[in-house]
Amino acid sequence: MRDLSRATGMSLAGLYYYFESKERLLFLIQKHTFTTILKNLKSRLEMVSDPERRIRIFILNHLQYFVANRHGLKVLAHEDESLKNELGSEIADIKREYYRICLGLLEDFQRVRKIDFNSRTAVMSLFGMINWIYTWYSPRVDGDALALAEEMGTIFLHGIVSVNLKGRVRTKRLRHS
Amino acid sequence: MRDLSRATGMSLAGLYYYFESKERLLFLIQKHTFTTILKNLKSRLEMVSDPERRIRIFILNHLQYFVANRHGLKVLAHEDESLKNELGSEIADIKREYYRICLGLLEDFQRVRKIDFNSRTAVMSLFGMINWIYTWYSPRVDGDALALAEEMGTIFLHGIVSVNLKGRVRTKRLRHS
DNA sequence: CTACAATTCGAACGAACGTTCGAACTTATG
DNA sequence: CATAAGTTCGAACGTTCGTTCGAATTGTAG
Repeated sequence: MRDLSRATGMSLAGLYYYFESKERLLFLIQKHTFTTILKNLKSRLEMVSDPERRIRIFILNHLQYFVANRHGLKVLAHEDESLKNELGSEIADIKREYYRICLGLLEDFQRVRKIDFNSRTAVMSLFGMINWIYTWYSPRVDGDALALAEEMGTIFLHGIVSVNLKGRVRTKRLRHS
Repeated sequence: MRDLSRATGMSLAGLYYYFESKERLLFLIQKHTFTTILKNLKSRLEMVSDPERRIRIFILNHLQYFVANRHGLKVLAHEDESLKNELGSEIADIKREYYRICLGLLEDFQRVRKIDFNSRTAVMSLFGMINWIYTWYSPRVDGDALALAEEMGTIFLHGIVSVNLKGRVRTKRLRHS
């Protein structure tokens, strides 16, 4: 709270005039963030019906928000489970809806392509891929969200075996010793 | 430190007889953890030369340690970047070696299969998949590390499209509303 | 202008934290 | 047995943290 006070220029007591507690402030930030991501996603999904493209839209939507707000999301990730009781369960509800949507996208894909896989593991693997970027993403080296979304989308859908991005591939100079 | 004192039954001051500071204790825990994972990995890789199987061994080794020590690793993930200066950079060195090994495995695979992809993105995506389990893994619903490693290995190598685990697949009953 | 509400803040409170210190207790050595 | 070294702990220290309170300032309405 003292850091926030310094950063905003408002006194510590002033902050408490607007937010009744640190916990409630965190709640409002989390709710706003996850609601926004969810709203953007729903709006984009309305326009596309092909199952593969819908999965790619999910990934792109997620990565764009994460890349654009990566410093904030690093903090949110760190405070992920710190909300308790009603506040915490309201956030959990929003996340659950997000999870369900992703699960639905994968199961639609599964049905159309007539393939079989553990959908829970698949959703969680995908979440891992796209959430983890808060630990490593650097705009300089990793390109924009669109490029990343294409790479990750292809890895997730077809694996590294068949990855072949139309010319845009940058092979890194690193070689293991 | 007071929590540790309560959990171990040793007094707060007693802990400081063995560990000079909280930061140094965290350092020792991190160093022991990452060194162990790295040592196990190297030992297992010595026995296998096929690039695909080596990647699968990497995944299995990582998941087995994470599943066996998931409560501890949740804490480690939370304190991931809290070590500063020399202590922090010594840990960073170990992690970098781990990263390089994984990168090498992927590039060997790439060379043998004559395929092309952004290896940094691939490594980070894989790390995301296998590190993220500390947020969701439950032994009851998700099976053991071996089953998970096979699922994730296949997703990473071939994508969800061609996932087809020999009979062991459990399709979940969830359907999105 | 007056009067009242809305806003801002310095200063403090109590709790929690990392750490230290000296005294007490235990163990090993001769 | 005495002595010293190794081990344990209660109690306190200084600091940081979340929060509150009353006073001061600003904005608004009649």
